[in-house]
Amino acid sequence: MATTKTIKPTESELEILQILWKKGNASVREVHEELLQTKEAGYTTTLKLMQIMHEKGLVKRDDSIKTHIYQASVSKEKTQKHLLNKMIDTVFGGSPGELVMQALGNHKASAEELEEIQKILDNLKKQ
Amino acid sequence: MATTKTIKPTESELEILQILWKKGNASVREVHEELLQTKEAGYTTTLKLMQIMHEKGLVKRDDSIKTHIYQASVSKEKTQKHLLNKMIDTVFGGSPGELVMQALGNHKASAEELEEIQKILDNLKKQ
DNA sequence: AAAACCTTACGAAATTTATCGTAATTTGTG
DNA sequence: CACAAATTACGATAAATTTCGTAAGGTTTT
Repeated sequence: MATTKTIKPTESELEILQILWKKGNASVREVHEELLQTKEAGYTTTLKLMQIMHEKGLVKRDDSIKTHIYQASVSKEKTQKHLLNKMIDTVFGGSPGELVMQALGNHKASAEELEEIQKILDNLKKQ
Repeated sequence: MATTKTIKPTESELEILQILWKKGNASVREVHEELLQTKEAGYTTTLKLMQIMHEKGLVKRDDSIKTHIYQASVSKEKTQKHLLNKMIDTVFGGSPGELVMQALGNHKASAEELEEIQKILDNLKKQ
């Protein structure tokens, strides 16, 4: 396979990515405000993190204007998939089923989600 | 709530925990041998890690004998649950259903596991 | 235009995690 | 008993992550 970059955002980077995934694009200020809802942080800390993420290629930015506008450059789905794989490996001994069972057992999913899951399950069973 | 200890093993610690969960109890040497199957590591590195895990309370040990025998002191289920919660939070924007769907969609589960999951699903739907 | 404000860049410190070398101690063998 | 082998303890280093202060420059307000 070609130069497959390893996507491995850190904890803090993931928090920022989630905000960008939700907002589409945002300034450092906007991301920072959002972060404050959840945690303590100084503005320059958020700024620095986003600059580093830019160096790493995790985000793109438009710096043609004074207030740079950022945007995630890794897809939500790919990142989720990648981290899920890792977790199945390091926490669930390689068994995806075990993970699903734990997740279903310990959390409430909405009725819609349950239906969604049922569909996927039906499909898998057919094969 | 009372002094709730935060279970947050690092990557390396998880590798060791998995081995201990499987073996029940083991010496540093045994854990190390097992680790070598997967990765490079010096013996003292493994030792040090396990000592730190002991300080943190992640493992118990019998050091009444020369070769100390270690044992996980955090349960597999609780740890999995805890890390799953964290992941749902930081990667799946709080939606367990999204996680389950990703997991089912991207991995093969055995027929038995699928049945297991179906049962859980049926139960959830009833409520 | 001066003052207040906002934003970026940059460097440095603090923390956490991982790695390993060395010394001391114990156990087992010849 | 003396030597070799195995094991623990401990400290030091390295690398990655997180945090923030300060400087520099642009923008807005008065």
